[in-house]
Amino acid sequence: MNYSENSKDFFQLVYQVCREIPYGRATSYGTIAKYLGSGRSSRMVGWAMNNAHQQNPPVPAHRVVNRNGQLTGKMHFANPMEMETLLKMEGITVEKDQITNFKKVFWDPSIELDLEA
DNA sequence: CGATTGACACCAA
DNA sequence: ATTGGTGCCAATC
Repeated sequence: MNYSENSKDFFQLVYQVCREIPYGRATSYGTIAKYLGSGRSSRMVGWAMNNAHQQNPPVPAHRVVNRNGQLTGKMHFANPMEMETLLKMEGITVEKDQITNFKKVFWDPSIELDLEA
């Protein structure tokens, strides 16, 4: 598929960025929103995630958390506990639904995302 | 078309 | 530091 269809939908853009999140990393809604140029439209990112489950390929929404590194959307997963499990499985420390080493696993698309020049 | 919602973020008290 | 309220943008009812 043409990845150049970035002007398709705001959602698709969010999904793509989420899929680009490397293993063992996580980012926040605001960061993604900002990367997309929306800045404070962090809510839209979460809104987009609502459909993430019906996207194909599926979006690793478990790597997307709020600015606090808190798993706010884990309840939206088929199995809430799966979100924590996935994060822990990737080496991310999760305690009380919050990423303790969020600062370490934090991933910034505008920095580490290589869009193949 | 108008009002409400939403997996957030930021500012003020 | 913690809690509460407001702001943003788009989608859904």
